[in-house]
Amino acid sequence: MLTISYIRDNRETILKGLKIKNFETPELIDQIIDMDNERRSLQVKTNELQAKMNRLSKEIGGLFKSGEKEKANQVKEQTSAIKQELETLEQDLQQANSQVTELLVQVPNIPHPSVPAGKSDADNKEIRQGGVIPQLAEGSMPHWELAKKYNLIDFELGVKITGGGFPVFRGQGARLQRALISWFLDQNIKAGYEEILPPLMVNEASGFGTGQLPDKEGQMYHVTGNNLYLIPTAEVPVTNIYRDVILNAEDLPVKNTAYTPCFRREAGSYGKDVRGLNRVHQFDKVEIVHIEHPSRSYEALEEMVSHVEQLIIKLGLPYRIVELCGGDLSFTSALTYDFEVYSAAQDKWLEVSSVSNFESYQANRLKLRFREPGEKRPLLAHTLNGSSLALPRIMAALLENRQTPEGIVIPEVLYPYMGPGNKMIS
RNA sequence: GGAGAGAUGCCGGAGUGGUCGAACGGGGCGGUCUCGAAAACCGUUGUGCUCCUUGCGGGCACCGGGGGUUCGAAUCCCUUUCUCUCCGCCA
Repeated sequence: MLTISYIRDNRETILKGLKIKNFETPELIDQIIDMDNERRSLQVKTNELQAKMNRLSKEIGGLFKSGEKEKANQVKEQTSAIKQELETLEQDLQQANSQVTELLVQVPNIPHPSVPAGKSDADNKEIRQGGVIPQLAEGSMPHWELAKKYNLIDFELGVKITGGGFPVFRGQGARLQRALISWFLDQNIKAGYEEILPPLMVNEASGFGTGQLPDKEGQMYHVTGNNLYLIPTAEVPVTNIYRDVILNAEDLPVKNTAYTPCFRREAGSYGKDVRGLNRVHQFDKVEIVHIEHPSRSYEALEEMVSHVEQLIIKLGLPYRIVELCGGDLSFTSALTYDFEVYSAAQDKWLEVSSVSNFESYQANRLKLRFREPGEKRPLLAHTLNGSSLALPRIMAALLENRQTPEGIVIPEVLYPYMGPGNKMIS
């Protein structure tokens, strides 16, 4: 969330930014500012009274010590009225505080100045394209048919043991999945990321820290018996490692990568797009997370973009990178680049990665800060993350684009992970 | 699952009702000494909110979380989470 002091000092900038994001409720901002003014005046009153109370208590203590019991009791009598007044004041203050936060979490992040205005993904700005769209031979199939033909993924079996959207990978399909995960991780480690294998369930505080709670509660699977949530992305547990942490400036940047399964309820998604691997409830993903100095976070974003781009290039997939317009930008992001790969048999661009700079929006929720030499107080760090990469659609595109009448041709970079003699699935 | 113990500052660890925001030790930072370093010595060392006369200024809050008792709580009571030990179960 945005800091209250930033809102107080930058009302106009914020309203302008929110407009780009199609978040047109200036009343909310003014409501926050009003509420905060009230909160502060309550705080002043409360603090003054508390100070008075502290003085009296000290006085009573001193009187008792020196044996002046009667005098002490006299002072004591004064306190009861103050105490009552304090009680209501403290309650009001507490309420004001939680009201301010309640409003504050409703305000999305402010887009970076470069973010184009727009309503939907149709208004996103294409940055560049790469790779070659393959010409498929006669009789080529979409990935769900290929998966069946070569016994790589069994969607019906997943329905039996769990439900729709929980595919079962098997044989060379499972092997290819594992190969991709290992290769992604190895590439990330080579690029300086520390590998993390985090818990797959998180508590409420973590869900709040990265912004899934309270707004997107319905997107996560909730384990009610223990009040835990299945992670929708590794971003949640990994970023929360740094919740309530004050780093030293020389610790920055922090670069973490993690492979995890991801669980998403995808409530409200029906229809054509859910076919095969296009949208599932459980999927594998390798994630990269940066914690950066504010002055460097946009360089880091570019760095992450070219890293992810290299992965896609090495897999030989046709791709494009788009900068999300204001309307398509997520609640917490200031700037996001989406990566899409072209899946030839479906004749469709599939999103496989989303790389975002959250600036200090998450960090403020997380209380993730760093000590800047010469600064009296710790400053909020910037957080960024991206997929490198989301497996299902990569798998879909690989199967579809690399199919031949003889079988599916494995990308060369995966040979070492596929075992000897496995240059093709047939 | 049963029984018990505990949670204090960057770390260790004291503190069982009144100058305790917190002893002591370690670490960090600054300094003295030194050609330099070590040692020794001296000083300093949390976070948040807030006010104004924006000052090496003041107030308030914070000793796992929440609530209570009291003029006054790190200290007493309740509750919750977590950690540790023993027993049971178990990959």
